[in-house]
Parts: sequence; structure tokens; C-alpha cells
Amino acid sequence: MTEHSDLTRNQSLVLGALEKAEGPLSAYTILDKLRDDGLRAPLQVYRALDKLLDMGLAHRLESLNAFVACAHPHCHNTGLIAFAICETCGQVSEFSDDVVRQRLDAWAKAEGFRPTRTTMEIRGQCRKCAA
Amino acid sequence: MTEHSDLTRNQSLVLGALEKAEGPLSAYTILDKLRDDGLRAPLQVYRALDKLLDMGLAHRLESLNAFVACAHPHCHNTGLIAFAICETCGQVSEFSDDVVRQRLDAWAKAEGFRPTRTTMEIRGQCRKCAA
DNA sequence: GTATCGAACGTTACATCATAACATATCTAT
DNA sequence: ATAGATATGTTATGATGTAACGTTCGATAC
Ligand SMILES: [Zn+2]
Ligand SMILES: [Zn+2]
Ligand SMILES: [Zn+2]
Ligand SMILES: [Zn+2]
Repeated sequence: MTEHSDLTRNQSLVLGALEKAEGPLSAYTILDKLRDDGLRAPLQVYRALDKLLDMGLAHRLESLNAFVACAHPHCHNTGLIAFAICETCGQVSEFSDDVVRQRLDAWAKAEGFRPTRTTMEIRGQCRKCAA
Repeated sequence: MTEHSDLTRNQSLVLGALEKAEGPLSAYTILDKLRDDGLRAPLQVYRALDKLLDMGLAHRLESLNAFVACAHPHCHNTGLIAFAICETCGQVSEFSDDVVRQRLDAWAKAEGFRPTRTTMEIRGQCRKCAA
């Protein structure tokens, strides 16, 4: 468990819930887990998530409408991040590949496209679940 | 405009709406465009979309909760597809890169991960809008 | 200290996206 | 004709996300 000293109470609660979880959580699932801590409305969760995403402490999985704590919260890997999502057990692996980043950068440059953020999600089965 | 001879009426209508559109459309926007053709309920659109996605004639943009007609409906590029989405004008470019596909395959093989489908979406500004 | 400003918070109501469940219709092959 | 599979139509509901409002809190300036 990481420190989060500079986080607000709600941000801390939300990040804590994500870190404690086995896999990705929807905003409403997070809310349910934090009712006992005083959270009552979706916006409280969404606002905290927005900040956590900005800070790189959490990520949004677009193909699941769900969120995970960053697996590498200390090394702020600013480059492109990829996620492998097991559809059986829900486990998420976060990784990055420099060659992939370079290829996408090259495509963007050739097209004159200015990327702001990129999402990359591989759905499938992890080693355990494929066995 | 492509032929779609083997499509059902609803599938044909939905694909037509996507092809006519400048950019990605949400399911409900498609529904609104097809009210005059007799469509009344979201499920009619979602069911048609499911088939079109299966056939590779349309794609879902996860980061937008929206859909586009395939830009290459004839060459069924079975490999990984990437999308560049302009956040200013909404234009979507569909492309693929063999090196990227190979790198992801290599990662998956090394991890023992069995991919079923991959989404890759670059958000940013197209050349025109960046000028 | 207290005035001021901006960020975070709390709450209600609402908007948007997607599916469950069930009844009909249509198409295809025997 | 009949049986099975696929597509359709309809209602209701679930799941996800935001607008708009006012309040509270914490830092800086005077
Ligand atoms: Zn991360
Ligand atoms: Zn698994
Ligand atoms: Zn395509
Ligand atoms: Zn543009």
C-alpha cells in the first residue's frame, strides 16, 4: 500500500478501494464499498477518480467502464500504457512497449495527428485461466 | 456506399446511417436518425450493431461509447485495428500496423495470455484541427 | 485576525448508455 | 406441414456519467 499523503480524503478512500480490489472496479462499485466511510453520491467518486487519473495513480479501462489503481504508482511511466484484461478472472496486467509507442508516434507524425492520450486494451484469458 | 445484400433490414439501415455519418455515432443517435424508417427501441439498434461488429462491417469505439462503419469493409483486415480520433472535428482514421501486432503477440506469448480482441484508440487532434 | 479566492465537497436531479424478459414473425431445411 | 433457428418488436429496467446548485475548507494577502 502506497502513501498518498497529498491526497484529499475522498481521493484517498477511492484509491484505497482500488488498491484493495483484486481487479477493476466500476465507479458505482467503489461507491458501494465506501458507503460506510460516508460517501453517498456518484459524483464524489467520479471527482476523486478524475484527479487520480490526472495524477497517474489510477487508470480507466475504457472497454470495461471501470478503473484500476496504477500498478507502478512510483515510476510515472508517461509513455503509452497497455492493459491485458482476463475476461475469466478479471485480473489486469499493465505493461508498456517502447517499440509500439515508437510505431504509433511514427504513424501520428506521418499523418500530422497530435495525440493527447492513447488507450490500448487486450481482452482475453490469462495464463492461469487458459489452462 | 457498399452493397450489403446479405444484411437484414435493420442491419442495413444501421450500417447505412453509420456510412452516411461524418464521424462516430452513439446507438441512440443512430436510433433517432432511423425513427422515420420505423425503428423505435434501442435494442433494435444494438442487435443490428452486434451483428455488424461480428461481420467486421462496423467497429465500436470504446473510449466514446460510439460506433463507426468500417473504413475497409472489403478487405477484412483480421489483424489488430487502431483508431485515431480527433477530439475537435470527430473524424476517425482507421489503420493497422503489423509491427505493433507482432509486439503485442510477442508479449502475449511470453505471458501466456490468450488474446481474443484488442482495442487501440488514440485521442488527439487531426492535422487540419491542429493547424 | 479577517478578507478573498480557488479547490474540494455534498446533494438533487437528470442525461446517457445498455440489457432482461417475453411475445411474434420470418426464414430454412427436412 | 413442421420443427428449429434467427430476427424482430415492445416494455421495463439496470448501469454509467454529468449539470447545476450551494457550502466548506485551506491558502494567501492585507
Ligand atoms: Zn500505471
Ligand atoms: Zn484469468
Ligand atoms: Zn475496419
Ligand atoms: Zn479534426
